[in-house]
Amino acid sequence: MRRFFHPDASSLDLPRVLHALSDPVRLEMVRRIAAAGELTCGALGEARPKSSMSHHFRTLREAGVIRTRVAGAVHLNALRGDDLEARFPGLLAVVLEKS
Amino acid sequence: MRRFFHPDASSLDLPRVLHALSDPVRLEMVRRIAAAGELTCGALGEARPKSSMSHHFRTLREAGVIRTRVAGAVHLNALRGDDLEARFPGLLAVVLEKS
DNA sequence: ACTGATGTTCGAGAATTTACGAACTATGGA
DNA sequence: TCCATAGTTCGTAAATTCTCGAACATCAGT
Repeated sequence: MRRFFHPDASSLDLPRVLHALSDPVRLEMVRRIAAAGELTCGALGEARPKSSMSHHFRTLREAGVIRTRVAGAVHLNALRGDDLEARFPGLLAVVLEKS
Repeated sequence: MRRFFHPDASSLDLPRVLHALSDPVRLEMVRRIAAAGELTCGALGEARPKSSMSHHFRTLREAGVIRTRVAGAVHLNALRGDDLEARFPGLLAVVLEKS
């Protein structure tokens, strides 16, 4: 069973989180994950190669923006909404705002 | 008289703004500008070469985070608080929060 | 006009990030 | 066990970004 690194809530770093969110592809991923609650990698990777998507998932995961859990053969990704809200109140609302 | 490019409020781009804020040096610059209201470039550039600071000022300026006005021999930098708040409500509060 | 102070621009090198194919791992089902 | 599916990791090439020195421009004061 594969294991991923997830920073714990208290060590979330603002520049790192902002950088993770500053890529248009990742921003869109985050919005769709937020809207769906939980999404497999495949559900987001229609347009790009899997290895590219995997890179973006990793960036989001290691910044603490999403949490990835293994469910059988698929990986389910969810926003770390509570952790983000606790550490950077209001950030998620800004990012999820459809402008 | 030198003229700078400042994007107008309506064309502020979230990924671009987030990227501008995702650098620790620039994040600190923004916080100090916000605290002071308006600051010269020199007031922020004690530690790094002027050309490096100028690059960061430009990045912030062209993302629409700060506005630079020329006042005699110095450049005064201020946060574009109203524009940012209008376009991305709550973002500034998150960024200026001293965690 | 000369000088000092303030910043920008230019150019180049180093570091980081992005993108993507290929090989690999793990899981569930036939 | 064999096979297809899901996704990661590796290696590499291209694009961005960061950093900084050097040269340049502008302004204030003398």
